Amino acid sequence: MEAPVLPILEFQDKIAETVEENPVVVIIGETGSGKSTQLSQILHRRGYTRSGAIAITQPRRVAAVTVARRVASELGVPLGEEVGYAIRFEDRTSNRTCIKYLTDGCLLRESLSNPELNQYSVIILDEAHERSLNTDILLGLMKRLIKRRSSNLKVLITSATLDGVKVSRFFSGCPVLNVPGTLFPVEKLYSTERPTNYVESCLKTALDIHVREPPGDVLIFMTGQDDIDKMVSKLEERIQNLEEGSCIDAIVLPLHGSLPPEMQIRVFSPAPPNCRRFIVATNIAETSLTVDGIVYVIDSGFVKQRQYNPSTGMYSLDVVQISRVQADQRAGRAGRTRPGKCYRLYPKTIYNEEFLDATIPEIQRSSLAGSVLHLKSLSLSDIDILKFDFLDPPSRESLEDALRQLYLIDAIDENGEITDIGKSMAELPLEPSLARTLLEANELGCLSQALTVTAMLSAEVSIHPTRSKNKEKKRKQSFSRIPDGSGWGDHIQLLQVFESWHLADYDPNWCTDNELHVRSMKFSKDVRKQLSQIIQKIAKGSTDVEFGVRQRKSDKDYQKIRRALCKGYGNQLAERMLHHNGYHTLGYRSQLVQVHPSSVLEADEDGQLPDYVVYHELIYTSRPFMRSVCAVEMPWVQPILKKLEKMNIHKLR
DNA sequence: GAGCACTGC
Repeated sequence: MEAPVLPILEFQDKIAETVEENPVVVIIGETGSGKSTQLSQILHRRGYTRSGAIAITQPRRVAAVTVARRVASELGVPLGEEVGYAIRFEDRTSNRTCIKYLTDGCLLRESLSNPELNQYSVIILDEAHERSLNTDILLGLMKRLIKRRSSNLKVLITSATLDGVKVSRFFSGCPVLNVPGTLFPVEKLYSTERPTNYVESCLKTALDIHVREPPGDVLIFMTGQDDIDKMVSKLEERIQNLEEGSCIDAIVLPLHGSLPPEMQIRVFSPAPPNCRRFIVATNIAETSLTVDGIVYVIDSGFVKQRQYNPSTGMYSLDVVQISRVQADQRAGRAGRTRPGKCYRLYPKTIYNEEFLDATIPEIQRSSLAGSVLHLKSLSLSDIDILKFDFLDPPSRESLEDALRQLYLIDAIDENGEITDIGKSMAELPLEPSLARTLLEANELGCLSQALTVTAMLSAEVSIHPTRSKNKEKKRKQSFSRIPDGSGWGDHIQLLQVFESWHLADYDPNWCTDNELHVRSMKFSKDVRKQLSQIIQKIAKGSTDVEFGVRQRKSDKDYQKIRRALCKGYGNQLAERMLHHNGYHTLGYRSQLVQVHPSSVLEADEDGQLPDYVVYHELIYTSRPFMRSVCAVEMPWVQPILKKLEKMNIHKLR
């Protein structure tokens, strides 16, 4: 079948000319413009691959793979030769590769060993309007690079209509090219007021569409799993109650991230004849997954967003209003196959006056310890981290928070200079506290255990509370099959769980039997392997990454690994308060917190929790909680408190 | 005694 002519091809001369004359060009490519597959080919045809390769970044792994596959087939070459891709755990490139798709995280990692990115003649930051943390860091690095690199680097940035000018201004007024897309028009219908109950309002709108509108699938954007489940069952019930033969059949499908893959795939099979599909989805359907056949969109106007507060060190997950960019992206989902309609459950004045232009970029909503460490390790001597040129700078508070954290775990010294430890930490694809734990564990001789714990934590393996708490456990020990951390806490439990899986020969059924997600367990195994390889390369002296399950028998109290964790989480310590089981965090901003009820940390005979713990994260839900905690000992904590006293933020940049 | 949107190295 002949592929339709993509709009972007009509502009290829203009694009090539502009790139020739300018180091940086912003491309505003609407959905369906073909920018992701064509920009690289246009520049390839114009000879840009003679002096180096073309890198095209994507914020998501699947996108990098599918787009690379597509381009290879369009050029009629086998994937991995001239056209390839690189994502974590998978490098399908060769020395002949001249068009390389990769995740933004991968390009950032390449910049560690090659800060000038000399192998590339062109770097295209695709989907930059999504403003992922990694893309934002890359934008800042690109701005430096075009000034510094002696060879003729070309940078292209694709953006959305609403912030193209902003990106251009960031790159000293570089040209902005518009490439139209192939979307059909979408009619926007606003509510006259904000509904008091948006689940009910979604439900009513969905039924109205079903009864009144011609066939076509409906996509409903909601905030989370709970609301989706509620909506699905209510909608099914109401449709059943409709008069027989009054309208076509309907099926209702949920769609969110924690759904098992086989359930997610269901949305990709088209509706049977004479049947309308209702897809009730989270944000996942906004950019990550594209559902075909959608003609109607119902937009609640809300999204659930994780945010980091640098003044408390705490994360929270809040329901917030979407931005105009997001609202337009959601509406666009109705116009992929024919003209569609978008029902916005908010008045037009709210869209115009209350919604932000664009979503607050991730860089302003995350802890920046990892990113700051990365920038420090590029050892570009002129970098003052507080003056680094970001498209949207994070707050000073957030950067200072990152510097303090890095200092407390020995990644930078009291003058803000990166240390040898810090350099090694940056090599590890882990958040700084886990990287520090791993290095310390290698010194203490418990590397294998630390590899397991850090891999399990970075794969976010969640363990369901299967019985085994206090009373039941005392009644019958053999009842609980899943390890419980021996009272030391959640890190040790993760370690024991992985070791049990190892002893079960990594049988996937073992995971299912114990209510563990096979996907995340496998992921943690891959991470562990990757970490072992990296640490064997960077660590001097002996490294023992092999399992020592038997040898560990003498180490019943997990002294060494807990000690390593205490060092790594030097910035995430808490001390129990007298006479009760509340804690206050130890640091430059003390917070009152509690152990999350999901924790397996155990109290002693007197009902007292350990005096000192480290925590993986602070999360504010109904109250401030420490999630994933591990018991540590006072003597290990003392030196960190000493360091805290000495800290002077004014010297730390 | 609580409950989690989505990505990525």
